[in-house]
Amino acid sequence: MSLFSGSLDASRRYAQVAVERGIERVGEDGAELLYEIPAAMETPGGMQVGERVEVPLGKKKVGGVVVGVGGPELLGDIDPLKIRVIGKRSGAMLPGPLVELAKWIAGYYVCPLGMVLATMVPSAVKRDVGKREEVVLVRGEAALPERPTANFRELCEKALALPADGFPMTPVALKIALAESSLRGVNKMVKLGLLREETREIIRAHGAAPSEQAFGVDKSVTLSDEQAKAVEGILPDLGPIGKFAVHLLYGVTGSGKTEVYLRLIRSMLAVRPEASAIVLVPEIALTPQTSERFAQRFADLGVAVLHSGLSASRRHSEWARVASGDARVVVGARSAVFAPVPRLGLVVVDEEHDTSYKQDQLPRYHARDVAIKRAQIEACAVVLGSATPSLESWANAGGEDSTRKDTAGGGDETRTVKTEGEKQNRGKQSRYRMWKLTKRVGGGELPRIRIVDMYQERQEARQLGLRDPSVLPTLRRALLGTLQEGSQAILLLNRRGFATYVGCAGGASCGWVLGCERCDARMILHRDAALKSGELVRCHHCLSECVVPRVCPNCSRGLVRLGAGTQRVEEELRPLLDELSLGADALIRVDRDTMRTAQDYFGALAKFASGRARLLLGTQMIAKGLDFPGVRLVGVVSADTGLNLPDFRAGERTFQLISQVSGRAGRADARGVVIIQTMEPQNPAIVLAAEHAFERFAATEIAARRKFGLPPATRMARVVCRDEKQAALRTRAVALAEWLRAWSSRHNAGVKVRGPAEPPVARIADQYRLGIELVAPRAGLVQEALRAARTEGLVKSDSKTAVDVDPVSLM
DNA sequence: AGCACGCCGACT
DNA sequence: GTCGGCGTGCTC
Repeated sequence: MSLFSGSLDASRRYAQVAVERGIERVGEDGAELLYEIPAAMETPGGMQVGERVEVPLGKKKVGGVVVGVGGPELLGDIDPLKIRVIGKRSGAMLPGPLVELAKWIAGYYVCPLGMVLATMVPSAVKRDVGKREEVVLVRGEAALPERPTANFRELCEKALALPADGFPMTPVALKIALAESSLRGVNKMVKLGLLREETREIIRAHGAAPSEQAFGVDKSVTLSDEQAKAVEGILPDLGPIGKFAVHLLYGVTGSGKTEVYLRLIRSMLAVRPEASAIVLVPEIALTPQTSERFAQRFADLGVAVLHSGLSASRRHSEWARVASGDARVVVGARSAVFAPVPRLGLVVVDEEHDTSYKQDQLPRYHARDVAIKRAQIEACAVVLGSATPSLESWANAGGEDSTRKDTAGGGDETRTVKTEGEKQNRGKQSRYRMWKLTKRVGGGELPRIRIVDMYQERQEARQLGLRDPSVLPTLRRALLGTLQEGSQAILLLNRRGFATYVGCAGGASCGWVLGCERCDARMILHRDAALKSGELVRCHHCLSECVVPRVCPNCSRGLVRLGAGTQRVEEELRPLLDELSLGADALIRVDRDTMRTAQDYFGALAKFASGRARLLLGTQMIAKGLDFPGVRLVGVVSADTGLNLPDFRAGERTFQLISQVSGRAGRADARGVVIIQTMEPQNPAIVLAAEHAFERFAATEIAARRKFGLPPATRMARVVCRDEKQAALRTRAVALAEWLRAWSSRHNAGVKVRGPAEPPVARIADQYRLGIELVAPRAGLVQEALRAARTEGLVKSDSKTAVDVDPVSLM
């Protein structure tokens, strides 16, 4: 025992560290690894929760974040001899609320805390990219020399007159402040001790700087009545003392949601000078168009823009600016929800329905839901904005009730009573408050949307002698007209490549289809990647490629290429542009194949905005948040691409996509036209989108979801098991499903377990997959079941099992 | 996630 | 007889 007396010293301090590894012990406090804090690290202010440190783990040094500090009471039953000492501080520090948020995410999404914290700190920050030491000047103690020259005396007096809070400053900055042409005078002051040199750490950023604009002034845009009502309604939650509240800003495309965000942010920053705002936008919508609007408005308060095109050092410096409070407005995609602002005053989630807010890798968080939780932790307001809110948000905002009044029939009332004890302005109690913007600003009208039946039009096309076209006569005529009159058009086809189906011309009599060898999926033909010796096909799942055989390997007949993608449409439209004597530049194709980098994408949009390009053809990349006043026509080449996916949200997605792309038409003075080609002209998702009838769509869809026990009426989680051996996979998946079923009935928890069942793509890169779905009335039950299974060792967050709480895609 | 420990097939 | 396959379990 005496041997241990040193280790049991009551004065020793310990830190619980969540290491950046997939350590399994999930959830509960105290599950993290314990390390000793060396006395040297206790000196200035002590070790804080949220500090990132390097610790020894096995034979390696790993990063981790301190999630708890204390004395020997933390030891519990750990052998004190196993405790090792923290290596060093890494410099980065997460504010307390972010650590709390990380704990919630780890619990909610059933994943290790260390993983969550690891994703909160950008890798550029972890690696200290761009960190430099810089010489700066502070005021020295020495007095002026006995007999300075007149010039030097004047210079010294000027330097003394500079405001004290300007220091420390770099020699160059001082030179400029003193209006000197060289550093000579400054250096002399240093030499004489009037100024003293110090070094400080800075982050030198390379690569493009976020746009630095002149100081922005709020343009005196007059708000519409609806906008003003929303701003006034939300304002009381913004300060001077922040309050947790969720607001849903439901506004049709072009109704000026962004202006509402800008006003709210400005008001919050004015009454809470210590707080910052975070604006989340879908990654693809993070264009210069969006970011400059924020950068201009808030240039006086500092704007940080976080997007994927940033260099590592720039990312690091932006993070540091945000953490220091130098940038009080943060605009960014999904991960910006983790911006380390010192104090949060408002979060805006624009296009809150967008599926890119869901991370498809561990930790599988949804940035909108994380934003709401963060706002709750930091006691501030969230504004969710969309023209087509997710049905989850719509239900939480009581959207059903506002519609039910004018539709016959009722349905059972099963809505959850709100949890945050706060008076609502309407009869039914909702978790969120809703603000509607039903009119476009400037009195613009929503575009007229016409549905075209593809069966009918294909007949007509044949009579016109067009060979199996994708753009059918009505759309073709409209396109010609639009381009002839000098206007611009957007064509959407949410499918990449040239053809999605390469198979034997013999059809059913042979049945051969070109599929991927390593996946249960068809190969996609890409003509732009064609080889001299043949055509190239690519698997969109495992990215493998191969050459298309000349004839069917089965029966030697010819091959057919079906299922047109964007590339095929481009090829089809090129001759049309020639007819109109438009150059090759007139058409830009925007999809993942042509837009390799963010710069490509921004460049393409700039070219279209300038009017040099007349026709924008692309996948959903072109559907989001762009505003081009010259666009008169929007065409949807096939509205059916997402409609028949085996996903209960297929209709919702289709509705959103059509609404979104339609919103690109006629945003200025002239009314736009939208033409939608579909094989299912009666499908409610398409018909209601064409009528701009979101509320009716939501009402019918939610009723259907309730009937079938699907979200938002219930909560869902998915477990996907993977294995290269089919039999072993099935055994494991069946065992897990059975165990979960048994757990549910044992605990009478009402968790329904479905499966295991094969997902639409049952094998990817030689890994077979089986999915298990858990559905319950409340999210907590689903997580309890998953945590129990994890404790039992049936679920591990390794490459063989993926847990997805609130999945947005069932693929 | 790494990296060790540990129990079954083809080699010097 | 060993070298090495990757299944299982631990890391404070």
